[in-house]
Amino acid sequence: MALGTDYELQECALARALEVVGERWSLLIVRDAFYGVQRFNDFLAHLGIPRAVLTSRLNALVAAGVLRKEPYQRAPLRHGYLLTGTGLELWGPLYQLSRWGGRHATDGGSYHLFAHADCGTDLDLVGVCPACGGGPVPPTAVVMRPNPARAGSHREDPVSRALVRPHPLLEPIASAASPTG
Amino acid sequence: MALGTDYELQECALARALEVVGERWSLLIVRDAFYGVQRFNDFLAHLGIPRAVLTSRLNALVAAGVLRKEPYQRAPLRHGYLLTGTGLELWGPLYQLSRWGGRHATDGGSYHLFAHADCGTDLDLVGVCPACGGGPVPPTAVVMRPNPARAGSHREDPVSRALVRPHPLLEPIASAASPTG
DNA sequence: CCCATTGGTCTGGTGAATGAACCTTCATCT
DNA sequence: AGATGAAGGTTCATTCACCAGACCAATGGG
Repeated sequence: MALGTDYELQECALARALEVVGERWSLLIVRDAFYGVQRFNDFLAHLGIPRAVLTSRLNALVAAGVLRKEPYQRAPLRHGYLLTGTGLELWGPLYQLSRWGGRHATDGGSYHLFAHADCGTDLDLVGVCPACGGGPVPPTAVVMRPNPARAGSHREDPVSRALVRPHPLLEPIASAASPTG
Repeated sequence: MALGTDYELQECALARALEVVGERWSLLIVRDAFYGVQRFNDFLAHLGIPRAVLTSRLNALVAAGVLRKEPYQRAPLRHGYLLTGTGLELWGPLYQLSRWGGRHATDGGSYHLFAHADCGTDLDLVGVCPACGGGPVPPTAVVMRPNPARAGSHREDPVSRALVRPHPLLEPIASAASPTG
């Protein structure tokens, strides 16, 4: 990572992880990727991040093996950014940190709720389905929806508009999805 | 948080969490607090962080309710920084992110291993004791030790020296512990 | 009195984040 | 053909946070 963004001295796996996803915006980009955001302009509009920073972060995440570039059209060549296997394994930490934020850093609780797609039951604190048991539910089997206890989103970007209704994680969203309006 | 360190637009609990623990060094400070580091100078030496930044981060974490100041002597008044209940609940996300780093961002695997104090069994990926089952093991019942598959630490600060042997999480470390040499 | 310990604050320099403007490729409209 | 617009960037000046190191304050010990 660039100067000032690493933790050389730290002999600790957490420091290594933060060198990959600990920079400003990085984890929010990964979160959006779980939401199904794939295209540069969708990340841009949904995150409100400077273009140059988004370019830099996406390249870094690709270099780190968290995201990969996947062409979705040629002429002109365009590609989306998708989670790799390594990236998908960030679901656990990301979900838990989100839940922590909902409990302790948010007025009015979480903005979104996450349920097991197979049975519709909301996940517990560590991402396990209380009805089905077993290990943590993989992100491919999770459906997110807005928390009805909160007022709806006031935002007008394509991603925010798509997320007002239930949405399976990793399913392509916004520009990449059907352009119904 | 200071200008440029928040994510106002994001209607997302993860963004709220990152406004609290997403700045550079913040999560490493919390990690050290789990290790039992309590004193300013111990954080300073173990993290290799600029003093002004450490002051700023500790104050922010206290203001956010993640840490609290606890006097340990008067004349001159001195206090340590301890995890609050809110801070203790960061154990889950922190442990999972650390495990992810050990698997995907570290050559040679994790630097430390974490076991259930009651039975000595290493925790699984989500922080549950495979032998005892049930929910995630609380940090008060976790013992950390260096990973024997790795060369020992080359560092000479008091915290690093203390962590070469098994150590229960949250037990005061370094200057605050017995000054045995 | 001088010095060490602890926990800071202050200052100047540097690199990163920011917002806005600009660029390139190609498809489509007229 | 030329204008227009979408997608995905790059370049630039400014601002801000991070950094290292010097300095400061309260107290206790030799």
